[in-house]
Amino acid sequence: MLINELSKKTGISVHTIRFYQKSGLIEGRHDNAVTSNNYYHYNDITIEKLALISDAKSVGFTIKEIGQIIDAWYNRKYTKKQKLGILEEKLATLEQKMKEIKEMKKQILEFKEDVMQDRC
Amino acid sequence: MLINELSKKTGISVHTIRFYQKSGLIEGRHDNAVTSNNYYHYNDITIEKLALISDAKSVGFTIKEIGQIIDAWYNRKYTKKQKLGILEEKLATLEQKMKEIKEMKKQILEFKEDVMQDRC
DNA sequence: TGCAACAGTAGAGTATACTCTATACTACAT
DNA sequence: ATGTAGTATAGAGTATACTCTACTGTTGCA
Repeated sequence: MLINELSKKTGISVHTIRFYQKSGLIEGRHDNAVTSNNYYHYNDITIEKLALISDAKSVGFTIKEIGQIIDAWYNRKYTKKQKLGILEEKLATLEQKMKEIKEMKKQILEFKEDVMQDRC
Repeated sequence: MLINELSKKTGISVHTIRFYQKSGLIEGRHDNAVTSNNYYHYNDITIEKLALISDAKSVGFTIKEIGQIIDAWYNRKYTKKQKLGILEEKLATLEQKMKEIKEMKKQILEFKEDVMQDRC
């Protein structure tokens, strides 16, 4: 599929998809059979990757970190051990984030209590 | 206390503290008894606020959102009902983030499983 | 064949959150 | 008195992650 279809299927703008491609998160392929244009073609893996990017972004991972996650799964540039290391590291980050969110929640609940009791 | 002491007590740079002040998150007070300078003085509440800012930042709240949280607790510019509304909204955001992190965790665990089983 | 819709690249612009520089004044120990 | 360290303000610079503009070329349908 071409970029417009990919955009429609993922809900991510053409501009942003091109930005992700330039950032190395996804890649398109030129069809060797076609010489009249240099259009990129994308497959379903790209859709999966874009979904992952959206999710990872919303939990606070940067483009760089998301690139690592993608490479640890879809790519051959790491050894098995390295891949597991990267994924473990990301899991630890998530655990940390989870802890922080729980603490923040507690804090806001306290604020709420204070407001309800007219203590501020 | 002056800004340098505040910086040392919170671990936040003088520059960043000034940036937060300019952004309306914290405020210092000029000592009316002193006319020879225009140094700002800070109290322990400011330390509390800076700790809150650090925590809120790390869970992904923006400066604007943090400003709302601080105003909903320390300020008089909202009614009780408005304050509770803001805090409820932030709690909902946190719940959402929590859910997303759990999903991301699940996803990465699956990736890990794939790597371990040599499925990629 | 004409033309609207789509594709590509390069590079400028925007928003957020700092971070640093320049400049000038103040405080305090020696 | 003087030098070093601290303080204030204004504004420039940086990094991240888009977002948009300009321009050029391609496709496909009437």
